[in-house]
Amino acid sequence: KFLGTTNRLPFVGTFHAYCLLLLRSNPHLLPFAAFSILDADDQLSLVKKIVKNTTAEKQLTPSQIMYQLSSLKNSLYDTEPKIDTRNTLLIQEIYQKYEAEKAASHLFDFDDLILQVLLLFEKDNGFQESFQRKVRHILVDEYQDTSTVQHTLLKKMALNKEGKYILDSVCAVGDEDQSIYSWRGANVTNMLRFCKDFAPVRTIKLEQNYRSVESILQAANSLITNNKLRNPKTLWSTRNGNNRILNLTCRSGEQEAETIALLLKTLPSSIAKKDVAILYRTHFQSRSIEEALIYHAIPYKIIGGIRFYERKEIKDLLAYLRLLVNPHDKISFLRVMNTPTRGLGKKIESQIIECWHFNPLLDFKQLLHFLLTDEASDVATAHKTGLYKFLELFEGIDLTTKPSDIISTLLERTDYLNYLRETCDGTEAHAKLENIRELIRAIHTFETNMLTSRAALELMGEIPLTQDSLLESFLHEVTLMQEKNTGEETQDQVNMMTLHAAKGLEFSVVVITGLEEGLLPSTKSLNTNDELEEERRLLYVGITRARDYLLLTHAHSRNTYGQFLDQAKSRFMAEIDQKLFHQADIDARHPGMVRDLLNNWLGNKPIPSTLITARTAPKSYLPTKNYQQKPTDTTYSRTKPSSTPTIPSSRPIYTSTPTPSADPQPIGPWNKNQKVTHKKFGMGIITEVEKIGDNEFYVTAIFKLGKKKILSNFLEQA
DNA sequence: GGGTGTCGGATTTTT
DNA sequence: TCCGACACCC
Repeated sequence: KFLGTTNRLPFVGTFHAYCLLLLRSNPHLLPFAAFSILDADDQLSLVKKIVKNTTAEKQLTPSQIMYQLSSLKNSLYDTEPKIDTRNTLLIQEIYQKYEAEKAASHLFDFDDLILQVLLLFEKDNGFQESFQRKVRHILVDEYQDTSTVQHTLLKKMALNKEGKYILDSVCAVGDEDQSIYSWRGANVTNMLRFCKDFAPVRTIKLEQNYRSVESILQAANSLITNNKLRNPKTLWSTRNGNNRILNLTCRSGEQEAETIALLLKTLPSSIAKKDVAILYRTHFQSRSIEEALIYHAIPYKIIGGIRFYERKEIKDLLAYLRLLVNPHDKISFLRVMNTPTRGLGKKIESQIIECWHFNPLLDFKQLLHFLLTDEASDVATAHKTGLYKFLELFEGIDLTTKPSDIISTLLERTDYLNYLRETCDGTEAHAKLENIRELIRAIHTFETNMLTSRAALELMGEIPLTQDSLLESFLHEVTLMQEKNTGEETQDQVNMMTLHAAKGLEFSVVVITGLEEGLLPSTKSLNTNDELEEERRLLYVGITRARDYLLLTHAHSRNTYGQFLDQAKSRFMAEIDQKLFHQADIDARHPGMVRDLLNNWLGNKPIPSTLITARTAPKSYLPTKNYQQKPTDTTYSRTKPSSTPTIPSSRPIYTSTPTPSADPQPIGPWNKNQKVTHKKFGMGIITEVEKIGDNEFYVTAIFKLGKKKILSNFLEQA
């Protein structure tokens, strides 16, 4: 309604993305017009460099320092700054150096994107007035996860110099029970401060939930009432449904993964795989699940994880591009100076760093020319050759060159692909080459789309068209890019992600894994009650993602750091109203029985008590060290819940006799269930072996891409 | 300067 | 268990 018939499209994006846009459209107001963005990886290496040979080196890890630097920065606008007296002086000192280094290299980190815009508003240059002339409505979603700096920024955007509210509307949507980002500076009290700072504010409580079935909401409600620091609120829904929550106790992480795969195979046809999410607390938990899904040839999609631009080979190439845009960028220069190797090692590196320290205003080309021509600086002849080689890479390339031409020229001149082939083994090099191809594709797509998106930018009206070169725009975009868009949306894939990444999404079926002490709640959260409550909220977020079915799993023991550790059931399981869910210990259950259990659950049929009550494990099913799960497809016929006649709950519905998993019969050097690797397909698991000659076999194995029948010559034992 | 071997930390969560 | 950092040697 606010938009009316206007053709001016609103900006939609994160605080960071919007601030970046504002910075890019006002380069004349910045300390340096061309800047690059420091990502987490660069930040870490910068901190490492600063901390080197100081007292801080042994006291704190670089990531601890990073965390403290960020908190320090984000607390600049706190009304009551929290002071960590232990390291304040030390951290302050590192902070100064860190900021100085960044400024010298013309770099902004993520926090700077917001802070720099805040500075624009604070400087009395008419920036605020012109902003408020153009932007009249602001809506912020997930307000509970905004930081103090972001809240302050919103005030600058919505209030005039006298602190008077001046826009047409400011709206914030938030749920304190879903605040899960306090560790990166989010401040729930912003919700209250919003009401105070923009008073009078009209508050609308939204307690009716249109997503989940009532019993799932009740489970979420019963859990979250255990948090003390909240305003009571009770979600309700008109959607009914019983027997929607199941809690399974598994023997191991492997059985947990296997059970999830079974669930996906048991899914009624009315539920698509893409409407199922597997959630976990930390990324490392995804590995065992992935293996099971690969084994059962179930397509999946991991959301989050290692981002595309964080890969080494991509970062290397981007660093070359960044040097072109921002020749002051020391981090990028040092990254690529000797990548691929050109005889420029530690010695010359320290010479360069020192020289740069005394000539901070020079960019990398000027600096190298200075070093090469200056009589006083004694540069070894071999180094001179290397430096000339390095400088030659950039000859004839500038910001007017098309990005796609730049990247192909650089790839050719650096011989980067051969460097990869020489330094990595086959499969690794292949994957990296694929990534580079993807990068090239991305640059091409970007180039062709740029005109369109620039036009869209213009339509937004309030942002003057940036004068950035194509390359500059691409690099800025790529750093904030959420993840690689594979473009394979057509495939019906299961979603896998961390609980954090699940916020704001919804699925018909949600599986939350690893409900164990130390995992959820995480060991690192057990120090304070605040942190524990955040873990509880995290589970609350996970539960409320589910529309129809919720499966909660945990394992008796889990492989951590290559060791099997006993795991206790999460305390949160005891906090959920026990009437709302079924609980079953499947430790000793054969996959067939688990399948039947899941089948009944999803089919909304009563689960036979024989399946629910825990019982002593028969000897043959007791966990053994080398336990290998057999594929169950061949042993059990699948029963679709919809087509199966109702079976009286008094007797077990499984008819086939469980076969204890025996060791597979060895067939030559290749055996069933054996792990193998293939140059192209990666890791796989053998399902069938066929002898065709004395030393030749046809091997059928399941890879990430699916089942393949391959001559054994192309395989290696993993 | 670059290759090889040893040791110790890693697993919160993300813009 | 696996990977990166660092030390040592050629």
